[in-house]
Amino acid sequence: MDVATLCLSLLSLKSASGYEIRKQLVDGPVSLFHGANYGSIYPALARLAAEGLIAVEVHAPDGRLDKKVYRITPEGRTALRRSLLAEPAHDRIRSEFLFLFFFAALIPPARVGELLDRYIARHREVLAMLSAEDCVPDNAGQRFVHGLGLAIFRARLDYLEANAPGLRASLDAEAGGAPTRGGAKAV
Amino acid sequence: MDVATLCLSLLSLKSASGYEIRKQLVDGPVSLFHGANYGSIYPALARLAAEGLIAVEVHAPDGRLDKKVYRITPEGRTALRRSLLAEPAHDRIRSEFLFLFFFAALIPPARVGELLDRYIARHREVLAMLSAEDCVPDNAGQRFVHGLGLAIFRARLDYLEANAPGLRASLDAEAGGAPTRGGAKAV
DNA sequence: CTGCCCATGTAATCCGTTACATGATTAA
DNA sequence: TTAATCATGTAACGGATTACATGGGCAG
Repeated sequence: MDVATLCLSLLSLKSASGYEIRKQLVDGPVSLFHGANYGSIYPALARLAAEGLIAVEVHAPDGRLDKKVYRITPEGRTALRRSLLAEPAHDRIRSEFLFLFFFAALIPPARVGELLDRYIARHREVLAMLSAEDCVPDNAGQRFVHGLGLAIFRARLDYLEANAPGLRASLDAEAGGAPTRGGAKAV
Repeated sequence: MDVATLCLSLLSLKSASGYEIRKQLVDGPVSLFHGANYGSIYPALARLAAEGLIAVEVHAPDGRLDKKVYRITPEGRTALRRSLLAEPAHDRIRSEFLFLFFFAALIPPARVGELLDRYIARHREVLAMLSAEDCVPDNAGQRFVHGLGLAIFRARLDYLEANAPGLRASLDAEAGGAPTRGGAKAV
């Protein structure tokens, strides 16, 4: 899914500036399954505008800095529908945290404990973001994805809270000299 | 997490060839949270060997083709431990499926139905892979991550099975002319 | 005898992140 | 007056995917 399609999709919901699109992609619910930075967004918007798929309107209301608000055009909407027919790739997850936990035996137990704390805190943050008022979906598709996001992070957090103590104990025991056969239980 | 560290980590568990490392990164449990292709693996292995972090042994047993089996060296193990102390980045999920479901209103309902079927089937596949015998973890860290993977995919599949019919119904109803306010319920 | 799996590598290309460059407004 | 937020863009660098090139063994 290229950044241009991503921008077009977001603009199909609501007109916005490059800055606002980027914010949605970092803080908003869409950030759960996609992301992009200025470096890709601005060129993508420029290209879309050149192709006539979006229209620009420059706002500079109260002496404020220039603000280019982009709006999707009918042609843009058509192009978007066509883009969304492409075959989706498999989900791709990159988790350096899980990677480190997988190789926890090679890391000082105290450090693993710190990572666990941060990972759990992060999950709580995402859950809070997803529960915020400005995040309520307004159609069936959005509701479906929002609910799935909530379910996933809830399940992850539950597992982490239930099993982190066991992992800590195993690691400490091994470091202490007495290797144990316990720790995190699968499911 | 660069590919070199990834290879080094895998080799710390078991000696392997580039081909086998790639297979683990595509089919194995590690594929859940990281991946890499030949184009990055072979150069990474060459670099690691040049630095003395891994050693090569060429096997050509029964007239078979050359097979370079890499083994981690003590220096490699030291370097690995140091690498694993780096600050992990946040998890990154790229899901074109969720993206499409989010914008399901712009896609023909029959197509969305097809995507839902494929997405659910994919989740069953991953769950089967994770439950396979050759996937049993052998220490606390691996057990922890394996259990988490299982829990996550279980939760996702449960949600999908519970809410996909609702999404289909909403989409069909809207296409049929009578817009509804129901569909997938958040959690 | 066809197609698939094993097996290693290189090269081109694309894409995205990161850092840089600039600057106004507002709240502490 | 300092930091944060709003705001737009460019350039360089790195990394990853993809395709290409090659070739033997094995099963159907």
